[in-house]
Amino acid sequence: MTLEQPGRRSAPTLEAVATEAGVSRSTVSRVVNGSSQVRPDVVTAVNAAIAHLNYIPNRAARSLANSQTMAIALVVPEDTTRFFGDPFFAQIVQGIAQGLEESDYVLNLQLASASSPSAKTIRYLLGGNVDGAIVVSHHSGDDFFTTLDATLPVVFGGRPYYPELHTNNYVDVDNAAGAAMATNYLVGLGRKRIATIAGPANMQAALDRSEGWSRALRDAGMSDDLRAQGDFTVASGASAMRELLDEAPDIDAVFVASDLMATGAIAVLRDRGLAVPGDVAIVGFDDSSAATGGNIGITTVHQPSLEMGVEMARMMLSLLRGEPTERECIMPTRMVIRDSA
Amino acid sequence: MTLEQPGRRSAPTLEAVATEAGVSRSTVSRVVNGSSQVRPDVVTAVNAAIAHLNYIPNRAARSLANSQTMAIALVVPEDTTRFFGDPFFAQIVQGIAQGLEESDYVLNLQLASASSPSAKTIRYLLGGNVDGAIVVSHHSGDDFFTTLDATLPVVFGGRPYYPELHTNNYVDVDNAAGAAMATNYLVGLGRKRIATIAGPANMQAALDRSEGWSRALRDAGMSDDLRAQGDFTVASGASAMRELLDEAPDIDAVFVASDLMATGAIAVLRDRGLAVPGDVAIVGFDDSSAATGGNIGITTVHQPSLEMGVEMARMMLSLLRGEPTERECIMPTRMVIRDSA
DNA sequence: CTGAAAGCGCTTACAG
DNA sequence: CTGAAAGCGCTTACAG
Repeated sequence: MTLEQPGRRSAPTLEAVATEAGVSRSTVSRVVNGSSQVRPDVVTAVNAAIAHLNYIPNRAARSLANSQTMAIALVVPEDTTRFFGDPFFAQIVQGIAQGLEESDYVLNLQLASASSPSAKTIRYLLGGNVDGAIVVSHHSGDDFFTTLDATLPVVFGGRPYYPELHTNNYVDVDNAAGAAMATNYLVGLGRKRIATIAGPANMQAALDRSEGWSRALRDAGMSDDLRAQGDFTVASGASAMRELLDEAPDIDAVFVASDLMATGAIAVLRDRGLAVPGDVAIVGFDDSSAATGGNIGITTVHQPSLEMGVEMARMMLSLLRGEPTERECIMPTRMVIRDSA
Repeated sequence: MTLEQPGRRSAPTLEAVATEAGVSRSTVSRVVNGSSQVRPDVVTAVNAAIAHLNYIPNRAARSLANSQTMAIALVVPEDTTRFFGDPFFAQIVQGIAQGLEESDYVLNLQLASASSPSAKTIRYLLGGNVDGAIVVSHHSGDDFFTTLDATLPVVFGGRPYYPELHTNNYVDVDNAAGAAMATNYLVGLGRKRIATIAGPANMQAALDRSEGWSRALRDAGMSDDLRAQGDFTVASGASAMRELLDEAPDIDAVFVASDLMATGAIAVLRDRGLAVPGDVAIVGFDDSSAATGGNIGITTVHQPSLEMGVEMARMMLSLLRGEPTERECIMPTRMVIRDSA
């Protein structure tokens, strides 16, 4: 039974462990950090003391001594509602957390109300408070990340917009190829008037998907004139669908750049009495839970979102270890055929 | 022009500021921490030096010296997909971030894959790595939070389940009253067979809403036998609606315990050719973006989710300052009438 | 393989 | 109102 101070008991320190194990603090430190230079029986003794005292290293002291924070920023330069509203991001974030689970790193959430990080976030990131930053959902028109990238290891979810980045670490899928695959599928179904509902023009993935759709159509000798734009929300998918229908009532297929927008589009179609896929076939993108949550399963382009998150974490971890890493990780997509096309 | 070391320039320290301002480190520290015990002209000089050198205090050193981490954990003991999928939580989190914006605290994200925190999270929280924890979406069946609550200031989003908590800080709405209000509204509309789609039985808010529905019905001399259960997801709302319809085809109204579930229920209704609100009136709960995203605006019980998040942050901040705070903050709900009832 | 000692960048009594 | 000095709990050359 150990004597305790009255009131708040203070956590055991390295010193306490050293005393208990009968070694120096240096040695305990080595054991804690997994050095191979310690005699096995000493390791055992130290570990026993650690377990006995329930010792947990003090992060602040550690950080101060070796100037590593063991924290990674999760930067979300995006309207929170949109970010949280999209199941695709849910998967990405879950993957990141999962990929970091085995490490000692923790995630610092840096939310923005708009598409640019707040002053507080900037100060925080540049102030040496994290060892790296993972940026999800970035947009053009914000050059802060070029600065950040010169200061810290940064990993982007999705190919970043900025050509002037020093490094350029990201994980993504081949969005253009995925979109082309979806469009070709529609062409193969015999559809003649294939529209697209694109994502916002300040996001690279949206641009690439639009480009893939367009290319596939031209390759098939078809016109790529039917294009409406959304912003990856359900509501924007709905209004884009309305636009499209008003403009060209003979539409018989739509490649929609995200499943979430596809659910909005499908609702409008049903509302107007058009059958899916009978009258209008729909192919989405993501294969998120939005594709299976509704009344009709959405045929879509699958991206391995959870794995992408895991990969982002892994990439960050190897940057942090100073290991040589390929900067770009392009993961595979595939068609998932359900009911909507 | 300052001389710089070759290679990575190291951040300026207190020492550097002190030298530049011609005072001691103690004085600079006092200025940085806003002490009123410093002569105004000295304050000015120090601030000038700080600005000039672009000094940012080192968090680790600060933490080590005063054993405050300036970090707050955001604990999400919930399946990530469900958490991220619900716009209600988006608002809560945004509110929390907003409430913390002006403070020096940062948010550490602690995600769980299940409804209990991971070993890493537990170790982290108990290891003195944060000054407090904000727990959103907690469930019964996990007694970790009773332990945590004895160690750290904890604020819950929603009244917690555990009677054995030492403190009991939370912000919530009166869920039972809100549900009763919704049900009464339906009664007032002349509806005769009013069902409910409840939330999961391990969440207090779900229980309270179910109770409110039940009470209102009994008060009106009506039967409260039509009850199906979901888990706050769209899909579960849909299948609960199907159950209800199969069980009692004469249903003419449903109080659904969340807007997200209501969208699922409405989709099923339309699918079966039933008009909303003509055949079946629907009232949801939350007034999240799910209530307005679909084809039909959902009549719902509004809870001030953003403000609730802000309030959670504020409560945490005053706990951290050691200020006397009321433990419970019950915010108002109100009916928002749209199209579905 | 191990320990003594310096140092990381702050804060905070304490003395003046 | 201000400064010298000790201390927060680690890590890491350095010497042995």
